[in-house]
Amino acid sequence: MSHMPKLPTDEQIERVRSFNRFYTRHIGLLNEGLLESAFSLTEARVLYELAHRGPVTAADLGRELGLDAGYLSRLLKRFGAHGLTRRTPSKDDGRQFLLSLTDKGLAAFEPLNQASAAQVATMLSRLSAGERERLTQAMTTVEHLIGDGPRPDRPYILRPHRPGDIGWIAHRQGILYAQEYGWDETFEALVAEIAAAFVRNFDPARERCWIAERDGEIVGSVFLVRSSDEVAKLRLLYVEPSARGLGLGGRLTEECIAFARDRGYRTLTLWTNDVLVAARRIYQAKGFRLVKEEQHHSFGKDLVGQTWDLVL
Amino acid sequence: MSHMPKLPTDEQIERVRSFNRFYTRHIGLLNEGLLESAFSLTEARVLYELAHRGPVTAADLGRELGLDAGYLSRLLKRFGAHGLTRRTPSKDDGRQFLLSLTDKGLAAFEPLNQASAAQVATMLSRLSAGERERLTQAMTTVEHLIGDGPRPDRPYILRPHRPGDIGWIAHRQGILYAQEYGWDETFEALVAEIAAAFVRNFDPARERCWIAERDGEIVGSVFLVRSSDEVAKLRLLYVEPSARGLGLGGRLTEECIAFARDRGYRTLTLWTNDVLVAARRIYQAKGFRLVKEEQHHSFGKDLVGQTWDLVL
DNA sequence: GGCATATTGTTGACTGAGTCAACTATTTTG
DNA sequence: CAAAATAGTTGACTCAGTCAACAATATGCC
Repeated sequence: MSHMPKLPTDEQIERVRSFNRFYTRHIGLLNEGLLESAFSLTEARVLYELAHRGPVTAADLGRELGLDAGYLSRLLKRFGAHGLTRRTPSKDDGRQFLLSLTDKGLAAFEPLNQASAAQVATMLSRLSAGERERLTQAMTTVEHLIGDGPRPDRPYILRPHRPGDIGWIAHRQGILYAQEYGWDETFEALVAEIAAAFVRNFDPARERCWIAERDGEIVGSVFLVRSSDEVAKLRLLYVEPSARGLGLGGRLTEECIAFARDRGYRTLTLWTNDVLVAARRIYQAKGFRLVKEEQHHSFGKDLVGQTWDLVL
Repeated sequence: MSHMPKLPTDEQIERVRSFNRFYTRHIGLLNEGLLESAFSLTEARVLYELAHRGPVTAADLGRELGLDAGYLSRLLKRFGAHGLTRRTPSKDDGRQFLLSLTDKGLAAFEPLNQASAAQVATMLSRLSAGERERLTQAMTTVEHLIGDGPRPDRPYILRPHRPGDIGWIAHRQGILYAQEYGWDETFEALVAEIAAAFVRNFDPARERCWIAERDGEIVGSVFLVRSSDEVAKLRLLYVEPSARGLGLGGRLTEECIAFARDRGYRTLTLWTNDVLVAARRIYQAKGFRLVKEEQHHSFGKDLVGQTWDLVL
């Protein structure tokens, strides 16, 4: 199984281009909706940024919105002349001015903002609740994947499980391990069984699931299940590739340890495979000790299973 | 459980607007990439349409791309003067002209087309294979949900299962039945178990799964499993709301019946619940007979389970 | 058939949006 | 401290699109 990134297929490229054409057109339609307002699309974008990002310099604004400095300069002069914006010289840098909206500017922006929100609301109201959920989810995914990596200002949150989660987790782990390690679909089946058993026998007092979510997108999860009164088991730890490097795996493991301690378990145990190097590092760092290893043939591969224990 | 569509939440509206801002910026960046070419973005869009949609009238072109008729007229005149396009009077309508690219026009378009594809390929090559898959998938979802309904020229295809499918099916059914009927997460667990058992014990000679896919998006599925040498069982039939009304449910059922007959089963049986009216209609239409009903409490609801049989 | 109305495509006059290069004032870097 | 980079401004320009008016043709309706 190669880890080399393969070239994008022509079909994928065509799919993305088709989407670009589609959305170019869609944005064109959105702009028409704002036509009756006193502001152009670009002016509206500038007002939006000023309203939401507080004092910024003109250069930042231009970079953020991809605008020409000269064009922006004139636009801002116009805003200033109409009393919509205020500029205060920067203390740090004698060349810069900090821009912000005046009350009048805010008042001018508000109807625009409302109209834009109303327009989006109209579009959304044609969809069912579930479709809306999928739409925003899909948009988030596109934004994450196209945008330049996870921006620091979007932290993940941990929440308990709800309908749809366990299927999603099986789906993602099934695809992920098939891609990264060439495991076959029986691995996905195993994940589905474990997660289903968790839901079916769920004992809230002694068990828990943590779903890590970033911008509505699931980026990781872990399950803690009761094995006996004394022993708890950590299962199905996983972190999305897009969220790796944030310490999320460690965080999820810590949550499990803290919960297990709190509920009076004496041992926390887990089963993993030696090929999962990143996971092993996390367990070691949190104090787990390798207690057993055995060869097995699963998921279409010869693997070495490992049991790790932590005395609480 | 209400079926009334609820209003979109502020959070959803904000998510969509944020995506619109993001993609406006993204498209702006794409355009800059084409700056060195001899054509503007609009010209490139027109060329693209001409190259891919064959002969069209100017009015159609304008509608498709959202362009002003006057502007388009001049643009086309320019193309004609440079020998890029050909216009032949329409036979049906004396006012219209059919536009198409000349060889020279095609030759002029090709490098543009290549550059655009290369630009997208560069962006995609930064992603892993799985991320690319998710990206195109998410774009498809956005396009379906925002676009005006499923266009007739995008048929579904049926394919066998592969890694990621059974988790996805549990995920979607879990969410769908929670929304539509208020069933709790134990239903999703049941789906996951059934699908997992299918994968684990899969006998290709006597069992099969059909996944209906449209533009790379799963829109329905069904499983046929061996119950005994004589009896096959149809399980987990489901159709996405966005694909309802295409007769997909009926088609999937027919596939099961045909396969069961072919493999020498004598009876095809299935279990469902009386609240699932749409499914019942399909089973009745295909000749299934209700053979048993029983009350049960599952998925957090009081339900009436039904067993339907079809003699093959 | 005939008239009102709509549609296709064209043109002139115009504006809005953005580009480009040159410039000053300031800050950063080697 | 000199050279290079950055923030912001301005003049001259182009490109993209709008608007209104118009001729030619097509469609609906009595």
